[in-house]
Amino acid sequence: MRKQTEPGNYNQFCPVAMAAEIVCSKWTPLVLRELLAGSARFNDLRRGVPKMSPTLLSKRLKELEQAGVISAHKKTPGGVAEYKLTPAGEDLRDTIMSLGIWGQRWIESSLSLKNLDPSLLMWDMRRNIVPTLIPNRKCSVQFTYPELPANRNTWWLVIDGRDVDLCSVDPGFDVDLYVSSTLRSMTAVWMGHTTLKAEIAAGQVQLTGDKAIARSIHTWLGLSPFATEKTRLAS
Amino acid sequence: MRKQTEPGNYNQFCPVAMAAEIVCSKWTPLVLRELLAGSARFNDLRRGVPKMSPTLLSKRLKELEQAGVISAHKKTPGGVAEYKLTPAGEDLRDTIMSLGIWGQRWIESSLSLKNLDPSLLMWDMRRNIVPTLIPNRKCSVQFTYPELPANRNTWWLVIDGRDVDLCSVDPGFDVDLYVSSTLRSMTAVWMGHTTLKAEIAAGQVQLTGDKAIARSIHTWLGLSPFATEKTRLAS
DNA sequence: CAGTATCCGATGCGATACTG
DNA sequence: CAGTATCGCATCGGATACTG
Repeated sequence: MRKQTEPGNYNQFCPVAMAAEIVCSKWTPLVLRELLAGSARFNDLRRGVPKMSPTLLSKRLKELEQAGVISAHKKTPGGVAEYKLTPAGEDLRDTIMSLGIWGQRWIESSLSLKNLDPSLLMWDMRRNIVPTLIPNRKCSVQFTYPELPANRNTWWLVIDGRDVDLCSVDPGFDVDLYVSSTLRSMTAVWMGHTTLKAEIAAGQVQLTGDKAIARSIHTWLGLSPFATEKTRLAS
Repeated sequence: MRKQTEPGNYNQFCPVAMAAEIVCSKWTPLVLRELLAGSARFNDLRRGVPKMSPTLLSKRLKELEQAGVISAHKKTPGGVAEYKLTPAGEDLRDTIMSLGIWGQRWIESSLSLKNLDPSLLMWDMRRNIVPTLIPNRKCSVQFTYPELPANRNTWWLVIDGRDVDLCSVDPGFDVDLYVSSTLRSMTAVWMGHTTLKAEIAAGQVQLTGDKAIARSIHTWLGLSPFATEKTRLAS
């Protein structure tokens, strides 16, 4: 017997219902966020949604392709798929941004800061580094979160021209700038809940190494796309 | 033992993730749509999401209240609750609209029109009637969908001043205008995929009764909030 | 690296019935 | 009318291991 109501289907003609079936299934807004941010390959997407199982990510990508939101393009047969947003997918940018802006405005920062994740933070930060604003064309910045277990508390950003690489194991380059911080403070800075300057003054963030790179960090260390949106919560 | 990952929780600090937890659980976008459209009472909300079980609606309303999106207000103790959007909830209007606009732009109308529901259509239409544009201050309009089973194929809109009532059983008033249509055509008109004029010309919609009311129907019969948004699908 | 296959458990949700 | 209580199933999705 055929099922009457397919799961996840609202069976309403209203465009909100039709769109929600595609956009609002579990994890999908986050996958879309990652696609909109520019990730195109499977494991890049995974880094943006690390708690999602690969099985489910695979399923969601197929669904989004089926819905016409993305297209999976293989350069060579049997090669690696690149997931690109179609025009319809690109047109979801405002919708997803609207969701994030609302979250930034109305959700207590203390709630967000319960969900700390250094690798996710570093992955997000990597994407917004502005290499052209760093005094050196090539340089290496080491981030350390001393309170975390030793095997997961250090990351390196390796900048070379326009490229920014994130490493979780020491790539071996000379480090130009050392950043040491509590994870909570660095996350709060990234989200725009506080400023680097304030956290440095409070002793929550320390910079050591190249003075020029350190001095300009507030220019080249990009923040979250939502960082400029002010909270509307009564404080 | 406490569960590590609460269901529906992404545990990501990103505002998109935090917002999606609140806004994108199952049925929630539709409940919000109904609240934004002005429904405030439990059974009015149910009419907008008829396929949702009352248990789940009740649960969602509590969650939305907990999240600060709505407030449940009882005029008298033990009386009827009115669910009102808070400022945070009202601020979701653009987000939900954005979702609907995207759906209207990018989802095949043939897909939406697989999900016909006369009571939902009438409920939506009722809300957008513009009484002041009807020649008579008081009048009654009967809608019939002849292809449907006899016990569910007729509705009455009873207009009295600023009030518009929807009845699924004959309220007994003299009918000023009779509208007879296929359900598909009337839904397509409501959604803006075609026009009343075209459907009348094609014999899909018939109007009989008061000439003045019939002539002005395209003014007082409001359409879906998304009807003016043009499709972006290649046709 | 880029996914897929399989398994299984939790839980979300629907159906129904009930109460103030 | 406005919900709540209970039940049981389906399904969703997590974990793990595997393959080209």
